[in-house]
Amino acid sequence: MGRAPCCTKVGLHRGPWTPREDTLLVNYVQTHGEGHWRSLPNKAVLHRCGKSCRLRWMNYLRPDIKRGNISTDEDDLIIRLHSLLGNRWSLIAGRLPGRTDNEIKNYWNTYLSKRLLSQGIDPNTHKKLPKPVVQQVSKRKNSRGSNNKQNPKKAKTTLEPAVIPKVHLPKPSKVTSIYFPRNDSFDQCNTFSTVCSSQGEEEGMGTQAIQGPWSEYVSNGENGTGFLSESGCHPRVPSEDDNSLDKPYEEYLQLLKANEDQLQLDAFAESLLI
DNA sequence: AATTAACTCAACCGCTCAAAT
DNA sequence: TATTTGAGCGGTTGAGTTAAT
Repeated sequence: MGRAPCCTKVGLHRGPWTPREDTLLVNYVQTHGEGHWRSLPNKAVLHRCGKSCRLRWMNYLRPDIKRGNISTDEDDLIIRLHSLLGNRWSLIAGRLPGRTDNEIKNYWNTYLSKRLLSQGIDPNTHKKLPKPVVQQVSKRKNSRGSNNKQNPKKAKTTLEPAVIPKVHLPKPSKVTSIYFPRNDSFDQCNTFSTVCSSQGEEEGMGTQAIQGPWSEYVSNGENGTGFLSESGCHPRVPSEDDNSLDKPYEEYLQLLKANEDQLQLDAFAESLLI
């Protein structure tokens, strides 16, 4: 005898989430907290698999997600952590406040691993490659901002020196704070920063425009009845979030100092696993 | 302006493991 | 104790977007 069967997959909606679905999910989590994903679709009247709901929340709707450029500090930290932990993206993400495992995974696969290769470093082992492996650089990157007019087919396989890192620009959005009802599932953070309709500018968050689904919530009326505003989009209180990278980066710097001591690195890696 | 190629990233898939029964 | 499920994770895919030709 086990648990009750998982949600039937019959009639479930798949593919991209609509603003309405997002609203339902956010409203539900605001009220009941995270967790209980299996029962969530029924309670929230969402025709989605609970697993899909969880993923949507964790990777996109969660209000403490930080969106914007991944800084060079974060770059270094990701590379460093990857060398210690391998492809354990959730652990790596755990050391980068506001970043999701999916985001870091994507960032690694599309950019960082290639950058390492271009620098003659094996992205899996983080060791120098026997001979400089030259990264296959796409014509797009090669020719961007240059007058490279080579045949693209050739350019694709042309051996190139190190790639100039490009700026990573995830979809911009506003991030501010909001208090969620605390429950068992919010042990790790009871204060959330969240996308908010109108307060960003007031709180000095005006450098990022409202874009993407959030703008629909707050500006269009479909169901975006301004739920976030109504439900308590509190003024953003300057907090450690503002320096959210400080702590992990500090640890990272300490690691650098102790770089020669592999035992310390191992111990640090193990501490992350606990 | 149209076509092609490259790139991004949200979402899905399948697996593992702990917890529930 | 065995069985089954829920939750979480990493790998992969593919639609949409952007840039080059």
